[in-house]
Amino acid sequence: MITDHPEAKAFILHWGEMGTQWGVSRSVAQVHALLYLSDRPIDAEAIVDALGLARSNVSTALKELQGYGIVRRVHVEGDRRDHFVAETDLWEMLMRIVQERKKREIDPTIALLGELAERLRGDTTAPAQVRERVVRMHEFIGTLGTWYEQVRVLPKPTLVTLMKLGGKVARFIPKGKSG
Amino acid sequence: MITDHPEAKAFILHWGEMGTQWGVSRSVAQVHALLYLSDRPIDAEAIVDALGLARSNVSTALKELQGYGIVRRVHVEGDRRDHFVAETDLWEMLMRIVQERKKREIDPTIALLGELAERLRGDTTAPAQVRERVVRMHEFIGTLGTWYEQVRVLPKPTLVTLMKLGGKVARFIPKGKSG
DNA sequence: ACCTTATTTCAGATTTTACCGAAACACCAG
DNA sequence: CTGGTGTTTCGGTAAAATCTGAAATAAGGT
Repeated sequence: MITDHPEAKAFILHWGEMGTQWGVSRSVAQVHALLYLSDRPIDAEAIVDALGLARSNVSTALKELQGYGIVRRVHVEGDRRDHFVAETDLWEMLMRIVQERKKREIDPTIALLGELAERLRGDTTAPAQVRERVVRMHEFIGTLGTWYEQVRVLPKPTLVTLMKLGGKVARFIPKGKSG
Repeated sequence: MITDHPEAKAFILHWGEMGTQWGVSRSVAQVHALLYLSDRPIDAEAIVDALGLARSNVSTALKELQGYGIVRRVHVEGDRRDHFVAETDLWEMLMRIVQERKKREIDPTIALLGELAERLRGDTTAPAQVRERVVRMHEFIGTLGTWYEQVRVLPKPTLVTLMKLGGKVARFIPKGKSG
């Protein structure tokens, strides 16, 4: 069992703590870490044994991870039980997590800000800077969202190149261009 | 008072909820939202009145926000009380938040992964894929961190241009270049 | 159809976290 | 020293998130 190895165990525990700091429950993050470290599909019962969680909790965690699209169910020959594997391509994993969080939290926020900005246009009693700053926040988050939508569809090699370029990308931008 | 305006109030409440989903307490996020919407420095007592929070809670929230570097204390003429203002440049704000979270959570994670990877090099009993995946995760997060450190020091106009370019940046990257 | 095994659901228990309010302490200016 | 202001600490409490265990449901095999 993977959790017999102290390093693997440490990884899983740390990953769990990370999760709590980023809005994912400890269990979910731990299950993900375990699957990430495994080279073969694992069934729910084995996850229970490895992590010491309740069966129902594992079920919920798996559902959540599948919702993020970073874990999927696979069939294993000669076994009736469902087995699960994690996405091992870390770019893919990151993109999917960001994608889902954008959908769940950012998009509704943009919608709300848009609505507030609209209402403020007709509200003469509201302080000018309130209107202005709500609008600015709306535009800012919108820009980030649009940027992400464009970047995420780039071919992975391009993405890797861009990342490795780091700040040097700036060199290749023609001066004066902005759209 | 800013919170008299329904749109401002809605903004503050939503911002508070957003906070809870991203690992910041509701109070901290609300105080930040209030300061962001204000065009003048606000003292702690006024924040208490506006948001209905305990004085001690506001004090803690302000400290936290100053820790992120997105709120600072200012002196107001003829008033002995401390007043506070929020960063209104959203780029600056985002960069500082990311910077701080990197420092608090990512950097320690990289350190731990590095340590685990090192230990795994000498552990012949550990499954090969465990070693490999811990190493890959270490490298991946390290790459992201390095990328961020480089991007954050770019001049703001450059940053804005890059953002607006979106996926089009890819066009300007010479083929075959990678470092 | 029936028995077996797998999975999900959900009410309640547990744990964690956030928050309040009061008290203690620190600071400064008059 | 005194009064105003600010921070910190901390016990108590409330709220929220998390997890459990049992019961319900679904699926599989014979």
